[in-house]
Amino acid sequence: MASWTKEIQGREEQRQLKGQALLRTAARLFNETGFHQTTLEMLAQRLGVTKPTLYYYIKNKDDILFECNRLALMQAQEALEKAQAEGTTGLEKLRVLVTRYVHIVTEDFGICLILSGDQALTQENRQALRTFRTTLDHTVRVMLEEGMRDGSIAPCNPKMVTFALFGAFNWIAHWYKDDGELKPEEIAEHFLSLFENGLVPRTKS
Amino acid sequence: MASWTKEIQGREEQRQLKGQALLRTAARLFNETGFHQTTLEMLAQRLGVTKPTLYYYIKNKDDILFECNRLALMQAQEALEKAQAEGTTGLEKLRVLVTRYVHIVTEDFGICLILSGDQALTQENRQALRTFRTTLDHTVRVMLEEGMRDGSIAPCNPKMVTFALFGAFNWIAHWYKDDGELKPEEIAEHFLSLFENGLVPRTKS
DNA sequence: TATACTTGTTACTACACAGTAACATTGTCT
DNA sequence: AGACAATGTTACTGTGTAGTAACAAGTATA
Repeated sequence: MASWTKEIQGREEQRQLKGQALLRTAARLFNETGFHQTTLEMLAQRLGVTKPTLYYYIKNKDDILFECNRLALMQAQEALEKAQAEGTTGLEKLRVLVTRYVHIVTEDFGICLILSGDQALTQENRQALRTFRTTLDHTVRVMLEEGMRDGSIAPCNPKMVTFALFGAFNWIAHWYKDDGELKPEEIAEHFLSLFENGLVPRTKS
Repeated sequence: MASWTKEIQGREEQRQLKGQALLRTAARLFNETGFHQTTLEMLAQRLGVTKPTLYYYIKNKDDILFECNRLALMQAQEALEKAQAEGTTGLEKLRVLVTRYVHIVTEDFGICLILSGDQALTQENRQALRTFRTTLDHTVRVMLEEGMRDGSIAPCNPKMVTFALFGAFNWIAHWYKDDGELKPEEIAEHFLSLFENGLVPRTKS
């Protein structure tokens, strides 16, 4: 047995670790090469195994992409809950959410979620993930509305602003480089500053 | 000869019209179904022709995607030049650019450009389009810098803001529906208002 | 140490689909 | 009319790759 993962451990544990390694590697590969360009042979090779072995851990190729997307959306879900819990005003909640969200979209699964797009998913899988996406979207809108009520956010069209926010933040997955100068925290700060203050100079208050 | 396109005309003209119809239809199909999921058979069927006929107008499948992308980038190029010519301050140039850009990313080729991503393009084709993309990016940065100098734009990190802007605007391609309530002009206005003023309420000047 | 389960391999099948060859029809120009 | 080019069709080839069958070896447990 080639040792995919580092040390000796219980069987069930070993299996789980291998499953995770498979998904991580797959996500990386998808992000480098694209889902359709990535063959299971490539994935197997990078894991140091042969193709049929993969099927011991996964149902099929589509399932890999599905799992990667699901994992990313779970992380987003968590970020959402944390934001709801920690923030007081609408704007503060948004700040918390956004700061964590940047970490998600600069990480393997998050990048995969965004770059692959849902075109690649099967009908059922797409449907299965739809709930996550819509609640994510909906919650941000609610945060904005809350902010408008509590005065932390200026009057705006929440639907529109949500689109703009997700656009800007999701797009990070397209240009972010792990070895680049920009760290996720800095990106979050710059983006927040822009969205909070706007481009037009503010008169001293 | 099945009449792809409406009326009787000169041969060369007819040929060009068919070429355009092919690309348009292809772009629509790619946007609905995804590049890899779209077969040439599907494209041929929608055009009311058989598959081999397509090869009379195009080199291969990759070439179709390349042309769609190229056309969209050409439009962006034009928008850029118009903005440079019409705007006076940095902010005004940005306004002009952005307003036109929304039209591009809500139209078949523009949507195709963004949804397909460059993963699907061949190495050479991707390289061939890189110039367009980089000048687009670069020009926006220059506009921002100009705006900072002329005072129309508050101090900011141009690189970062460019990313945020392209993110928000490119993302429109993901959610825009031609038959929806929102018209491109309204989207442009809302987005501009957000990016200019920011989310935090401004004190009356 | 025998037995059964887990994990992996080699060798293969199935199939979708891009691209081509050879043939048919229509239109244009002298 | 006759010739030649443009446009299209039917029938086929080739290839890449997802997924499977059958077999092998390692590992835990009685």
